[in-house]
Amino acid sequence: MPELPEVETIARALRDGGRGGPPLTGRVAAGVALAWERTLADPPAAEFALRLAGQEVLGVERRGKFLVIRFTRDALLIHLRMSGDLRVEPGLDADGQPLPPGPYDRLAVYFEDGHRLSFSDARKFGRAWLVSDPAYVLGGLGPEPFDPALTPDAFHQMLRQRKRLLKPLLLDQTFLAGLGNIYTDEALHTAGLHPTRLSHTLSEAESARLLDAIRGVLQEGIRRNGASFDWVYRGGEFQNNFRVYQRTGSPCPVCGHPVERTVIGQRGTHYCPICQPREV
DNA sequence: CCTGAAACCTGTCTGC
DNA sequence: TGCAGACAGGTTTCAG
Repeated sequence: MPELPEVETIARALRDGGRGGPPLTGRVAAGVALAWERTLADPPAAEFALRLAGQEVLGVERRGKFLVIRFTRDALLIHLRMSGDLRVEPGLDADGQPLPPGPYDRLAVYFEDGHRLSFSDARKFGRAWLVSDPAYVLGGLGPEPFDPALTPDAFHQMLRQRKRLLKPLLLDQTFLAGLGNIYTDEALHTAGLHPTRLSHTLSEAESARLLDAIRGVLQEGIRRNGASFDWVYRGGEFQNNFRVYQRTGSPCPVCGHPVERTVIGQRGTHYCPICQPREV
């Protein structure tokens, strides 16, 4: 489910309340339930529970596609990967016993006030870390797309320093943090660039157009609370805005030519052959 | 340094 | 109806 706009939507909901749940801020951790061992990347379960107990949630942020839940001493980092989602909900019944977990719940943090944070993840790809220094996990990430320091010129330099296909490069989180398959396809179409264009061949104007397109689609995604379809993520509206993603055979919104689908870097890729010519 | 394939997982949808 | 195969919003690891 989660690319930058979906993760941002979830981060805001955890911080301020929303998506059917109350805010997490101010709650004090009491216990942990782990239903799928590998969901916890670090530290081991026993240490995780021991360290977290007694710590208060100070705030929730997003970095790339990571959720950063800041506690008193440590940070709980969560990556939702393909099918992860988070809920804040009542965790105890009238007798103070834990309520049964949902069918795909892999990890839950119980709080002193009886609420719990449930991490559901059908495909079990999601991961959680408890670290004193978030840089331990986030250190390798590329810049945030909305970082003011990421000027058109800086972005052009970044592109020129690599010789890679645009599509896989934009998906590379060490290059730029936050884009996934949907927003990459949407941004490339908006910028009128073919997904197999080589990064170092972009002109200054094309680089600027691409950065602009990336920010535009992400901003619109956030405004619409992300994109939802399938059975995984709900609440978003951006799927009604897709220009090319999952619109194979449908007319391009710009020129009307049927949208095509191919595979690039093992990822389904949607584009308009007219608006996104292979040659410059 | 770059690309592609495989692996990690389960659920849904399509076509025979 | 059953079943095989394709496909899915992500990342890591390894071979060439």
